Amino acid sequence: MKIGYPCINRSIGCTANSTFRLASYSEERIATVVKNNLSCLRKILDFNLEKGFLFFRMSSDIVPFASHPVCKFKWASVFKKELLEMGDFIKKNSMRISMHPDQFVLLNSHDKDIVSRSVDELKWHCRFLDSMRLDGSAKVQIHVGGAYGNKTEAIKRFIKIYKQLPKLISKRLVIENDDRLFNLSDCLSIHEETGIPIIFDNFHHACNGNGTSCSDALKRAASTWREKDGALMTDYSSQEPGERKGKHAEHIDIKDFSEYLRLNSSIDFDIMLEIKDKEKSAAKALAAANKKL
DNA sequence: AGTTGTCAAGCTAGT
DNA sequence: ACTAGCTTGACAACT
Repeated sequence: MKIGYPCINRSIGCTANSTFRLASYSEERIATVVKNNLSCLRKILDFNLEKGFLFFRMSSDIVPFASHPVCKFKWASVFKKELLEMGDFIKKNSMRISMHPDQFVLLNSHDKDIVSRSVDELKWHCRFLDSMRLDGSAKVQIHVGGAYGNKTEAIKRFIKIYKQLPKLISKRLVIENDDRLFNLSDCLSIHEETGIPIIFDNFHHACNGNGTSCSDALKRAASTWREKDGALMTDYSSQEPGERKGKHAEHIDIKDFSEYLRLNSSIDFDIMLEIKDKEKSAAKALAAANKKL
């Protein structure tokens, strides 16, 4: 089991997701920003190795505007050496990597331009992971998309587009159960048709799982991951006490987390902690997990 | 130096 | 009709 946190490290004093305004785009600007982002990413991975966090989500802002028409910057060739070195480090230390393109990626949109932009966005994410020579266990996660008033049709469109995706994307793409629209059973029906692995989010399942058990859901999600996909990836978060339903917690509740581990100890899975205080909660979670072993 | 409105992209649900 | 929220943070223009 590998444990980690997404995108941002609050301890080491640099960010790997620095960006800028589109209006101030220039080749010089993007070259500088990507260089700094990669250098910080490397520092974060060093930090993570030292602390034992072997799972990390790389920010989509690491190459700002990567899929925007304005961007002609050849990041993969300019930073080839750095990227390969990063990949070697990741592989040598058996780290797990994921990326999570944002809400604008909608493969099931009615609008073909939105679909086309979404595919472009997925492409660069996959190329980024390819540039580090990471295998198919490094994943790019998205949600199914919008419902557009008819979930059945929305699911059909997702399946249709998925089947047309290039191998570059399909070997990395996974779908996550969301908290309002497409729950685990929707994702499973897409999996049936496509073979796409399902990343399991316990909090979304609690919000939108028809009251079905978390452990059973986790097992079903795990069954969608093939050997080449690696272990089941999961997102873990919990409700911020006293706040709106669905709001992520600021700090991990280690008692709940330990219980979650105990209930699911029969499955091997990796955990991305979507908790606002990032590596602080990850350290507590890792300590709890190590105590179990 | 500190404050704050705004940032490429879209959808849903709640007001 | 409008906007918070989504992995949210941080850029950049303004005091």
